Amino acid sequence: MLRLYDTARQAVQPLSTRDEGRVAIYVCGPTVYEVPHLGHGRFSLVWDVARRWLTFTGLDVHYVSNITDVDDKIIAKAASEGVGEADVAARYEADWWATMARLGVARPDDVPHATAYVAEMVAAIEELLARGAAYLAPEGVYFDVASVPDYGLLAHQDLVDLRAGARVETSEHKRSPLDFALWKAAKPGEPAWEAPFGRGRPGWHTECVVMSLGLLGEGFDLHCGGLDLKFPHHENERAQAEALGRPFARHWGHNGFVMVGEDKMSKSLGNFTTLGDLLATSDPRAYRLLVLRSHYRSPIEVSPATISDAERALARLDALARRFDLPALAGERLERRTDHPVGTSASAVLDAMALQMDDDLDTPGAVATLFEALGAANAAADRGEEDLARDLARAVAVGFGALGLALDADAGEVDDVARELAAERDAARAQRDWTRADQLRDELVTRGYVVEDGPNGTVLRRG
RNA sequence: GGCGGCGUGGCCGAGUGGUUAGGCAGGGGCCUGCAAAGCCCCGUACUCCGGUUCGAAUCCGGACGCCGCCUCCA
Repeated sequence: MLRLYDTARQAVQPLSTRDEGRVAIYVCGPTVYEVPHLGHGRFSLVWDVARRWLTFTGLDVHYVSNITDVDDKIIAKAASEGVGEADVAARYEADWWATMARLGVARPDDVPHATAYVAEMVAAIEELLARGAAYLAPEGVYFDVASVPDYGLLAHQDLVDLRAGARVETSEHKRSPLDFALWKAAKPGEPAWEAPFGRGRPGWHTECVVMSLGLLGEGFDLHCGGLDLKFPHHENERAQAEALGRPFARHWGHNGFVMVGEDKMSKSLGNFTTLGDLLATSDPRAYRLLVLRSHYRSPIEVSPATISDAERALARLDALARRFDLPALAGERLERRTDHPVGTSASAVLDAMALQMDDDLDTPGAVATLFEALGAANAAADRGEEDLARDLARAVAVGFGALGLALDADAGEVDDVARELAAERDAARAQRDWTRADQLRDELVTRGYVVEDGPNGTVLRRG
């Protein structure tokens, strides 16, 4: 069973689930007003890996991640472009899924959209008002944080300390600077819905409570997202559920930031790299491998150097895949261990990997284990122990498949001219005409091929 | 001010009170006509200062440096 660091308890804890054999996970998704950057890629990859791992170990995972399609930023973007909010949201949501697909992030089981849950949100806000946990103000409805005794549970701070550092712009109508908007009264030209407490639109923190409880039910297992959502977003979700008297997430997970030099990558600092820019110049698997090679709670730095480092490591994996003709696992399909019967050596590798993964998702350890198996597979093959080699190689493919990283045995398109040149080279080599053979090799390299000598002569692949 | 975290060999990046993380790069060797791929060997690192201990990079205390959260943010 997976043991995972829980933000609320500040300790690694067994992920005890509400229902035997099943795991219900909610991951806070993007607000679709811009193209995604590396930080979005990280949280998507981290929790995609968690989902895959739980599935691999035999659990039935219900994975939900939302799209926030109504928000100040979407409204501002639409206004600046002179288009509708729905157009902006639709465009960036399409970009989001296209990018996720390239990263190999599997589609969630459910993708709730905020605009489709407004009625449920209105009902929740009414209930909060009725329970005295919210109050009306000219600019909308606020949540009264003082109504929740343990407000600050995730931040590990009480109201006094939180207030001491508060930088939030305060409204004269707020009872506390920490009170947050559940409902924002309609302004001219902005999207708005009817509600008993006035026309307007929902606040961000209300969406996720309503949608997570709506799709996963009370007391669902794991709620996760980037570390910057811990406070106030997740705290505020929790507070609302608490005030509604509805059991919320049993477990909280937060991933670390992507760093740029010494700073967190963020929109406000303007130091972000978009995923599109990264994927235009690198193998999409390189970012996944980079993410896997550091612990999910640690900060990571993504640079041309670390990306190319990962690409070279991928080349070794792909070489193994070609040598043993290994299948490309992962992608949209989530692998289960039971679907991949292997021999005793591979089993031992996967068992070792499981111990590491179950220990708070120790992906760096798991990757190290799989690379050791890679070396052992090649060594066994070099010694002529084919069965052992094949079994170990299979462990590598299955192990990385469980992490969502597909090996690529494809040599790429080899055209007829290249095939001809390779045949000529083999003929020259047979005649020990090394000068001619090397000329032909140079020619193939110039044409963009990697040339290797296999047991049956020249082996080509696209470089 | 409060809270959370970090400081590891050329680079990235794990981990454990005493024994090889792993990857990339580099050096040597095997293989090869030469390469490539693959295999074998090699670095003996853990911010600093105290303390605990037979023994600490790993535990405790302190110092220094750095990051994040307490508006929006993955």
